[in-house]
Amino acid sequence: MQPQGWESIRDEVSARIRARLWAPGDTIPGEETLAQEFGVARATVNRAMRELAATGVIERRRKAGTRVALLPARRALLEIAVIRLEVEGKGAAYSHQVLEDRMEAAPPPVVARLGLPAGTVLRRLRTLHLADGQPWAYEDRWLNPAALVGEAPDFTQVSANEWLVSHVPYATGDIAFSAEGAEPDVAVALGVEEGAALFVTDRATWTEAQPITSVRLYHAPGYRMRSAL
Amino acid sequence: MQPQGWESIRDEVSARIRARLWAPGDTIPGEETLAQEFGVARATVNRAMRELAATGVIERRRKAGTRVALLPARRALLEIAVIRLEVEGKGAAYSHQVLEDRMEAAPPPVVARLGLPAGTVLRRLRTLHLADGQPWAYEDRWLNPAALVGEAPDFTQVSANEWLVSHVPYATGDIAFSAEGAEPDVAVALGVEEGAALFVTDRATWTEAQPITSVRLYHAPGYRMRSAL
DNA sequence: GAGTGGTCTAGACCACCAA
DNA sequence: TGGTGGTCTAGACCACTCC
Repeated sequence: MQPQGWESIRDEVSARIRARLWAPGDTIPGEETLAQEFGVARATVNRAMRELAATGVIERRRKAGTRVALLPARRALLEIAVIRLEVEGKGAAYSHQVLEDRMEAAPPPVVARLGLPAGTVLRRLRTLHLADGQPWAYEDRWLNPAALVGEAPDFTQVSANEWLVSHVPYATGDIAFSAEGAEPDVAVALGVEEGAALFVTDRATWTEAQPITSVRLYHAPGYRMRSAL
Repeated sequence: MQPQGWESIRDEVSARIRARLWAPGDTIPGEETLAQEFGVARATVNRAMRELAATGVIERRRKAGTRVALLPARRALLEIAVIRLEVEGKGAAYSHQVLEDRMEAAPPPVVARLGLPAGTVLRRLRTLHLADGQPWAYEDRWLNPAALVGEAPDFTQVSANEWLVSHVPYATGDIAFSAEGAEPDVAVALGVEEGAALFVTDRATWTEAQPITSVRLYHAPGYRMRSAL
């Protein structure tokens, strides 16, 4: 079954590019021209081309027109789900243990990342996430108590991860991925050898007004993050 | 400066959700209603809502209407650039060395991933990518010669990575990220200790007709992949 | 069955920017 | 400064899916 409407135009343009009918660097016909060729309104062509531009296949500029990208920087969409759903999606039973929950002066990297004054005291939560009772990820979180607007949730019931997502909507954030050797405390918590290669996720989030949290997740060995390309 | 047009509507709806005027799980007003409230055409509201749905903030279904997502699975857009541009973007000079280039029977994991018969002979390329002369990434690539349509490029001049991107447009692919301890040959090439934690990228790409390549990239220690959230 | 979002149209105005 | 994409409108029909 062929797609219809704007998707068929997106696919046709994409096919012509793959077939090198329109080669990298070429300027391709304008929206008005394509609209006539395909017998649709210009808005329909625009919708299709906007999709292709979003995936990096073409580059568009007013007046200059639309060009086939020379070195298309492919864009992949990552789904960052709540850990419980991620585990349950694997068909495993989720549970978690709070290893530590206390106020503590945040170290320089954390306050720097969140844009807080040095020595700020934050709530530190260390949590172990489990899948079918096996360690899945070790979480080291610094939480700005001022962002919790008077609520004092019990994170032994609902993980901080999940509680924040559904109770403290945020405006902006950034995320970074890296590989690190397991430090002693992480190794103990995850039950791996010291120095074992772990996939690490670093995330920081803010509302308009203030920082919310900075969290580092050490995933158990074997963890893979996948995406379509 | 406030955004105008559909972006202002996207931001206003987003703000109402963050302010919990519309709480997670709530059904929010329909497009027609919002169009009247904001004094715009329904298509403009639709554009704004489509954007919010794409980032996972809201969920939309015909007839059921639009709801604020309960556990928003945040979506992050990853830019997968050609390695040369990634290195040059850091302000470093890029170079690469081809360590190996020969025909070889692909091992089971590779043929399985590409969907080829066991024992298929592919072109194997091992390449070291350098930034300012320092190892940046070690690449282990299996290339389907049938996908090269009679061309026999010299990968000592242009890296296989870059040549493929600009000469063999592909239709689909997938990508996965993980952390692995450096195996002996990788450790030697990158100049790190055996077992050092490395960030690994696995990618496989296909045209409609056939598989193109399967490639594994071992990034030098300290590599971070970042994205806005 | 009926209400909602998904899409298309024909036309228009505008912002941007290469020439 | 003119051509191109970016956006908006008012209206319409349709597809999906909850009731």
